[in-house]
Amino acid sequence: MQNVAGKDRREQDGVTMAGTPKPTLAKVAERAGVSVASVSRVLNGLPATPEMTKRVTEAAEALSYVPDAFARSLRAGRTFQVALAVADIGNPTYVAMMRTVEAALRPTNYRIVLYSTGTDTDGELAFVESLRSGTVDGLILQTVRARDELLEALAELPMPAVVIGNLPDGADVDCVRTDSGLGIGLAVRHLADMGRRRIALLNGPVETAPGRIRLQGFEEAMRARGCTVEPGMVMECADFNHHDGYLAAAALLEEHAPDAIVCANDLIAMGALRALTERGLRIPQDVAVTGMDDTDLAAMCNPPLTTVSLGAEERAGLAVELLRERIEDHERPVACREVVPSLVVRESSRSVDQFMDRS
Amino acid sequence: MQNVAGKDRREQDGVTMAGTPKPTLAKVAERAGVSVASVSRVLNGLPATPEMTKRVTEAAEALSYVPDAFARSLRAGRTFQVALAVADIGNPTYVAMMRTVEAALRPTNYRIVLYSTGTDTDGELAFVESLRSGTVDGLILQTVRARDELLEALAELPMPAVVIGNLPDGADVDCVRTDSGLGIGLAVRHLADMGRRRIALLNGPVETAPGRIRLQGFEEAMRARGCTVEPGMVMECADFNHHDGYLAAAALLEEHAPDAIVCANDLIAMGALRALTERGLRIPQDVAVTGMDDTDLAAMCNPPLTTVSLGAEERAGLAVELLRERIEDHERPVACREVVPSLVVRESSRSVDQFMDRS
DNA sequence: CTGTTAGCGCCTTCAG
DNA sequence: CTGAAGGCGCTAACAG
Repeated sequence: MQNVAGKDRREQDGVTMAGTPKPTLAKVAERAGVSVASVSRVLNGLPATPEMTKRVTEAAEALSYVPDAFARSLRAGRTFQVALAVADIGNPTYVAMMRTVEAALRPTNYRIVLYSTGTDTDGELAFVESLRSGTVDGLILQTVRARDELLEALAELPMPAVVIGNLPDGADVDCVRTDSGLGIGLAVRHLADMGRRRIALLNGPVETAPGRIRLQGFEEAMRARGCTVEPGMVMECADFNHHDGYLAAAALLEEHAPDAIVCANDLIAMGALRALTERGLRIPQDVAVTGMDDTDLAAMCNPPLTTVSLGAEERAGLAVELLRERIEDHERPVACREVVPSLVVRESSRSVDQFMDRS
Repeated sequence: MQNVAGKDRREQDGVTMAGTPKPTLAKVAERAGVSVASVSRVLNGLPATPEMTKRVTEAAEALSYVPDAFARSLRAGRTFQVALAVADIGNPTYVAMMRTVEAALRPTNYRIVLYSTGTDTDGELAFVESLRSGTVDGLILQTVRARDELLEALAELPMPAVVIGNLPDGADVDCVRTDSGLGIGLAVRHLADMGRRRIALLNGPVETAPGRIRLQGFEEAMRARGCTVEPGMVMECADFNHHDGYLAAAALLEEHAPDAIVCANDLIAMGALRALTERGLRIPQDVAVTGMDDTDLAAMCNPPLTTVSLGAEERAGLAVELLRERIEDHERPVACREVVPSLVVRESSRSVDQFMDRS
């Protein structure tokens, strides 16, 4: 595990691909005929004679010197790197977060070290522990299931961390959360308002935290609206993706005739749209569909998908903010931010009346 | 630009968030009552007495010591980091590449430093130059337009680079390319084979390399099939995205009645699907549609989208391979790999006959 | 087999 | 205002 050392260090190290030797502070000093300390000072903008400044600048320019980031980090105790870890680097929701983090960090010249922890919880743990080697100044971790072990590992880290996800109460870690159960409720209420009664749920696996929370949110909202949750109208997809959503929708339609389908995320919803269309069912006239996450895809669907935004970008932005605050001040008390879900209505759930109005 | 030094280095540096001082080699040596060199050796698996091994291991364990990655890098001259730069971190094609690179690099315990260069070519250049500070051992750069300036900057780098994209002939850089013009030809031929004659093109901006190449490929393929390219049947979207694709398709359908639409990428195609459906046109019975890139989205479309795969994953995989080869051997001659486009047929372009067969 | 020592490249006290 | 020297944490020579 740690025998990764540079045993086979190559002779060519320290030369550009073109063969020029990589300039160092000492080289610049030699060329300028001054001490390394002076070069360092000039290059860092500390006071110096115009003459000195000139000579150093010219020498540095001539050698096209650039300070070595690693040496500087070793010395400064800061790496100017931030780790960003998501479960799945290909999931649109996490892509949106990555994008936001990247944009927020760009002007700060912090680099982003990217990790994909995978769906197994061991991946997360291994990743967090690997950070003990001190490659980053801070960490943003999107997690679907925060075990105690993970929280302990985070506490052991020498650098601050912010978790995007739901933590057990009293966890001693900065976090940004949202309540997707509430979000599902928004969708249910909207559909009920539109006159839909036979509302089905296409959920993800209930052994995941999001799956559990969304199911609960669905049942509560249905109860609150006086709708009954018929057995068989709640299907569990093998995973939160398009294909499994398609399969679950197909199975659902085999046995039942819902007039609305609430999906646990946009990918599942896209599968549902497809399954419905294949059966000649019109959306939303025959069946309304809602997704969740408000990914880019939702607006691109055919028809465009009503969905519940969980503020992925906003959460990512808040995470960056919390992290920066804490990097500045390690002593700041633990903070948690919550983003409230909101409904984004598009074609896939407009009422028939509204639909008529448009034509 | 370089006054990023650790002026405000904090006192808390070197302690975990829990307050424990961060263990160092010297600490372990002290606790074990041996020299730092011995600790280093034991931890790196070099020969040692069982007794020595035991004492060191125990001490390291007790302090839960982890070597500092930066110090090790400084010493070894290797960073165990690879930079991955794409134009747009949110574009599904680049997401697929990122995912592949991540998967390929994970077992090597190389870390990925992620950059989004943006669409402006200056972003790319600035990014490449920033790497001169030596933060990575190698670089994979997806580029849409490789200027000479960029190639020069790459040549100046002290570490190897692999470009994903089309380079001018004779460029002295490893690269992985594909010919999207050929890919468009595949789509045109397929549609013509299906009996479509009035084939339109929804292109991206022609001032981009992909836009230019795809237009050219379209015209050539049409000519080869004896189809005429009617003026007005080639539309240029403002950008390679869904919304602009929708607008362009709408404009196209206002004036013309194509029986097939070739789109410059999957996002544009999704916009086209939507515009067609809104007008009550059936896909593929009335109008066939093809996309390009074979992104995840293509299979999730409604209906599923016929598209041309440019082997994004394969290209990314090859790029990793080339980079690793060159990190092993800086002297290896410049290599280029080419991935040939292939057609992926789905519902959006099946012939009416085929369609009948299914029902 | 183990300990001592000399740097990797940089910044920052301390004298001059 | 400038130069010399020490050390960040680690590894690879060299001695013992």
